[in-house]
Amino acid sequence: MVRVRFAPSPTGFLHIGSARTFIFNWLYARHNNGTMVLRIDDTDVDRNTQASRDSIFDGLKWLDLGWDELYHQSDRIELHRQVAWKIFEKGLAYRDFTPASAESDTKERSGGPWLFNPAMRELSNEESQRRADAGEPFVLRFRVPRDSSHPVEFRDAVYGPQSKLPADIEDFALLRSNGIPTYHMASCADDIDLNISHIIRGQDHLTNTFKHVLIFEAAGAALPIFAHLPLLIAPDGSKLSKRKHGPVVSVTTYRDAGFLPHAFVNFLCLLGWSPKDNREQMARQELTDAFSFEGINHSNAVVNFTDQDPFDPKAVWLNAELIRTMPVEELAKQLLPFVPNADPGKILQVTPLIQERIKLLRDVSTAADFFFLDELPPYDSAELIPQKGDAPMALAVLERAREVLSTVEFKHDALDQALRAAAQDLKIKPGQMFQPIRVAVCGRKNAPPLFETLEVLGRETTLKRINAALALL
RNA sequence: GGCGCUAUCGUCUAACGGUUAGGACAGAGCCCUCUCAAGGCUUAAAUACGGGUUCGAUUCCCGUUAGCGCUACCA
Repeated sequence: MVRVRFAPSPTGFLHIGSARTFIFNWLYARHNNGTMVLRIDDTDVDRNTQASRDSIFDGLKWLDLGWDELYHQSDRIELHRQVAWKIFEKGLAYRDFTPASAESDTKERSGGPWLFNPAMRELSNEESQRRADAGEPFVLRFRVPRDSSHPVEFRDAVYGPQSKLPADIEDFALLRSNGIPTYHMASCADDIDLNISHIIRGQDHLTNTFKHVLIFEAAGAALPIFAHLPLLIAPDGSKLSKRKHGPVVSVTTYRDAGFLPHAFVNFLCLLGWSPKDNREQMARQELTDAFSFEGINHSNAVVNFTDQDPFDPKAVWLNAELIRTMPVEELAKQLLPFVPNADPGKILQVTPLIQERIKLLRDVSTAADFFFLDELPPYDSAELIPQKGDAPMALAVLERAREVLSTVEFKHDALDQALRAAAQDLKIKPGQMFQPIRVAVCGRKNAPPLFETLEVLGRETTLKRINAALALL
């Protein structure tokens, strides 16, 4: 039975790297008909915030993938303590009474890493108990074997066999002096208790895993499968951080810019994983079917953003493709929040005209603004002058257009015929006829096709705007 | 410093010893066209470096270099 977990700590907003870890866990669970556990790792009480909790849930809900079980680590501290003390009773952990303030001095490294404080590690049971009874604070440390040259080993499902000498692992803490379990302790105790079968997480935990293997073994638990994921990094090779890279690393930034959840999911899947058959645009089910650890590669992936553009071009392309291929009604619905105060019926009319012209949902506000405005914002009257034409030509075109458009039926074919005929009368090219009209009604040169646009705008608005344009000439 | 992981076009990636090193995005050009898009076609662009092993290395081994991670009573 496959049971995976995603275990964010609520100390910041939902990071896109975390989102990817969540997605890969989800895909693995669904691929194997397993269970997806969401566990909030909130043992660091000082750093947790409600805002962060909200950000994580908002982000995960937006991804629209869901989860099967939810736990809060802070509810389970007693369990973690029990496991820690069980390890202590086996003699595999000891009390370290070194005050936190004195530690930095002791740990001054001279060449190698700090491993342990011999005085504390070798403290007799009686002495240890006596000082604890006297109320002296201590941290509980794991007693990493020092008499053995056998490496700690595990097989990573992505990176293959891993091993590390005990001599390179320090006596890490299990319980802090305030009695709260450390991340390593809480995480392992929960993974054991929740019967997690596969731990899929960022590669930043790869070397931590040796400690976890030690804890699992000390607790007498079977090892889960570990699968580590390459990290997401910035174009300069540094790791993504809020301080350095700003909102580009937050899931909500993508949501607010008008990414479709699935486009975002699809994009993230392509960073560090490949179906190996050249597919890129993949539906949720295709991703689920194709997902495997074999497809995960070993090197970090760059999220290709710049100062000018916060979004990776491939993410934008994926989003644009999805927008283009989705049903008009569905797109219109998605567009709703990006056109405040607009009539939904109007949006539905406009949607087909902009469907293949927008890349992000928010683009609707610039691509279709003139449909929703009562009055056009000011534009340069020079724009009204057609290619290879002059002001008198623009004037003639608009005057003629006013005439034609006051009687013609406002339907695509009729408009097409009437306006082309008018161009012929004026002995100008169709394009020269259309451009002044387009600028007059849209307020700019680049816009959706003219006849469809006029049809949506209607006779009244069209004539009003042509008159306004005429006044400019 | 120690330990670990990694290294193919600008970016994401494919090629599990033999390919003209493939695809995608972004870029350039052309076509289509009422503008903008969309679409079609074409094009430029990579195996970090040095040693091995092998008839033959992108691929296996070693070294160098570079990047990243861990080295907390953070997660």
